[in-house]
This record gives sequence, C-alpha cells and structure tokens, in this order.
Amino acid sequence: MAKTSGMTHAQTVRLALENDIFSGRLAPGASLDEEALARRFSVSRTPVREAMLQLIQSGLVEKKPRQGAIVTQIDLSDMIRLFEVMSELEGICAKFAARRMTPQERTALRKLHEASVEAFDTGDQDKYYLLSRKFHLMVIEGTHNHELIETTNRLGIKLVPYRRFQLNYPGRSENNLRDHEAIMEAICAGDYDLAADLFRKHTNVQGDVLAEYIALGDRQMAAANG
Amino acid sequence: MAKTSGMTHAQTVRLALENDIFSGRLAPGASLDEEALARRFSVSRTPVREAMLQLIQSGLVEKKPRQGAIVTQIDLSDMIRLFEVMSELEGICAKFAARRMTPQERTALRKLHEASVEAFDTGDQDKYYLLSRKFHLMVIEGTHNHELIETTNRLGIKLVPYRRFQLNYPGRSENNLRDHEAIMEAICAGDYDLAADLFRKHTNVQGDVLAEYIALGDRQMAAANG
DNA sequence: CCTCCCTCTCTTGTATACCGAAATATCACC
DNA sequence: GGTGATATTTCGGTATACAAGAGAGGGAGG
Repeated sequence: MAKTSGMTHAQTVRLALENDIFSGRLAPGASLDEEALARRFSVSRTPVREAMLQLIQSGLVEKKPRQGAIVTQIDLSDMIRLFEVMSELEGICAKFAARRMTPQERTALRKLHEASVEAFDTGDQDKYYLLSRKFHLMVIEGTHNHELIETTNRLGIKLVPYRRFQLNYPGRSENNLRDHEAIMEAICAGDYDLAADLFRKHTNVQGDVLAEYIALGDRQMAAANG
Repeated sequence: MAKTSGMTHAQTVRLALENDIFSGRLAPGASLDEEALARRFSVSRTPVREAMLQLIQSGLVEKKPRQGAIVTQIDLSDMIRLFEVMSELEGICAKFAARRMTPQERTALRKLHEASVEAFDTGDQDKYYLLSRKFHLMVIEGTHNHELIETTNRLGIKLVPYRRFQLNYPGRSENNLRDHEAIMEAICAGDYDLAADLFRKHTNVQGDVLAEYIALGDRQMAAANG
C-alpha cells in the first residue's frame, strides 16, 4: 500500500477510494456514504468530505446536493466521447513530444518500448500492460507542458476503471505493440505530424476496443466486479 | 447576481469568489484568508474551506502550506503553455463543430457573427468583447461532446482574469473579426480541416497578444487592477 | 383498495471547538 | 553583538455537535 505517514487523512482517504474505484472494488454506480467511510477509515466525516470533493472534481464521483454521492457511471456514448477527446489530446501530446523530448527522454522511450517487446515475448501480460501504460505517460510528459499533461491525465483518470477490460482482448497486445513501435520511431525521428497522427489513431482504436466491451453489455463487467 | 436559493453556502462562496477573480476585484496574487472570507459571507470556515478546495482544483487559487491561499498568478511561460493547449483544443472544437453543428446552430453562429460585426461598426467595445467570447463558446458547444466542452472550458477559466487586457489592443478587434468570419464560414461549410486550422491559429494569436502584455511587465496590470 | 399528505428518519450541510505543526519572535548564552 | 533554542502565535486540519432538506413509510381520506 501507499505511504500514509506525512499525509493528511483527507489524502489517505482519497487515495484509498481512488484505488477502490480503479480496481473495481467500488463499481461505477456504487453509492458512497460519508459516515460509513468515516467509520471504515477511523476518521471523522470532515476529511472524508474533503476527499469526496476532490474525487468529484476529478470526475470519478458524482454528487447531487443533499442526495449523496455515487461512483461515476459511464455509458457507451460517454465512453465514445471520452476517447474522442483523449485520442485528439494524445495526438497533440505526441506532436509536442516529438518536438521537445530531450535526447535522454527519447532514449528512455526507446528503452521502455524494448522492455515492452520483451514482456510481450515472454508473455508477461501484467508487465506488458504496465509498460504500455507507462509508454503513454512518457509521451504525455514529453510535451514539457504542464497544462497539457494535467489536462490529458485528468481525462485519463476517468478511463482507468474501465481499462482493465481491454486487457486480454485477442490479438490486442500485438497490434498495440506495433502501434507503439511506429509512434516511438516517429517521435525519436522528430516527425511530429506523423507521430500525432499515429498516436491519435492508436488511442482511437483503443477506444473502439473498450466501447465494444461496453456495447456487448455489462455482463462481463458484473462478472469481473463480483 | 446569481441565485443563491437552493444552493449550499459553499457554492455561493465559490461563485462569489470566482466572480471576484474574473472581474479583477481579486487580483492574481491576492491572498485569501479563510476566516476573513467566513466573516464576509457570514458563514463559518467550513463552507469557505470547501469553496477554496474547489477553486484550488479548478486552478484559480493556489495554496502554499502554512502560507495561506492566493489567487493564482500566471507568468509568461505559464501563459504561453496555456495558450499552446488552448489553441489546439479550440482547433479540435472547431473540427468537431464543423462536422456536427445542427443547421440551427450554424445559423445561430452566423447570426452571432453578424451581431459582432454590428457591434464593431458601432464601436461598442464591451458588446463586441462579449459577443466575441460567445462566439468561442458557441463553437465549443457545437462539438456536442460534453467532455471536450468541459476540458476546454476548464482551461479557459484560468485565462479569464487576464482576458480583459487584450481588450483595447490596437487593431485587435478588426483582425479578430476577420478571423471569426473565416472560421464561421468554414464551419458552416463543413470544411472541418480548414476550420480547425483557422481556429487554432486564431487562438494562438490571441495568446501572443496576451503574452505580450505580460512580457511588457505588470505595470499595466497594476494600473488596471488599482 | 388506491392515493395523497404528513411525519419521521436518515443523510448531508454547517457551525464551532480543538489539536498539532510550523513560522516568528524573543531571550539567553556564547 | 550574534546565534541558537525556546515560547508564542497563527493557521491548517480534524472532530464533534447541530440544523436542515430529501426520501420513505404510514395513516387518513377518497
């Protein structure tokens, strides 16, 4: 677990709840009772409320005045719209990254990709997933634009609870790897227009994969959440 | 003023503070004392704290540990980065708007632009500024993508306290009007690539104008805020 | 038997009080 | 006179107590 020392209770609670939401322990739609949470974390309602406020603004939780809070539920059209924006944003990120990444960052990106290839070859799914996520993050940070990084990550957060459904989609990893390879090369070569285009399309496809899951119905989700 | 009934005190305080920041009554860098605000609004510290938390997350306020909260101050490089993202985002908005706006929305956009022309011709600066802002908003909303709208507006908020400085820049309105005309035509014609490109460049220029002000030093700002 | 209204309860929103940490100022000692 | 330690003060974070609104359930009237 994360370090809890040196943190405020509000932060601790927020992180714990985020974790619960990301991992699926708190499914979208689940209601959040302040008092129950306060008991669970052995704190008063005050820091719980603070944590909730932060989660609300990050978009993970929704609250209706005097009516309680629930974990944000995303339907198919929401998801499509989310990825619509996300793919454009990551395309922009790739563009700026291709222009601005330092030689060290480019090297690191290449190294990261090579590690991904290895994880793929050895069939280590979990590791591959992690490295794949990190690839995205590295490109995003490569923009050297704090606002852009924040904006992109803010959207990304909303997708986390759903991402694990795209894990073992047949043949997905292979395509994913090929995409990353091409993107990495474009960025390292400084071909920003190509990088932008490739990354935009890449994320778009990811969205389609995820949307398909949702379109198939919520049965898989229910099973996974149970 | 806004309706205060049916709102929580926290919301009321947040809106009031936002207003103060947007209008310049609370200048960037101004310090915000929780207790003083509580007295001013005749509420306790609790809702004030909640309001502040929200303002912090929206980026309008910054809090330094043990030093109190201040209205976020943006320096030149921040501003440049903000507009870098904003121009890309608005470009994307124009793209989607050109594709998705309903015929009614396109007509409304044209009407709005015509009203702008009239305000420009009659020399009504304030009205022109308002309509110009509305033009942007209408394009943003024309995307019919809630996530994109929110993301764009979230960034836009940070710029509001500074926007009024671009008001009476010599020759600015004229160029602005020409830009809008071209963008409007591109959107109405459904030429999304052109619309995206035009809007991106348009917002970029706006950023340059604003950045120039900041680069000139804060004397003008101090004068305007006084 | 159904429906509508009232009340009751449950949860959220707000007030107030307290605690602990960090900054500053003052005093003592070097 | 300078430096360091300690006390004071202030502010942020937390707890608890209180008020108010929304929904549910029950009772009364149709």
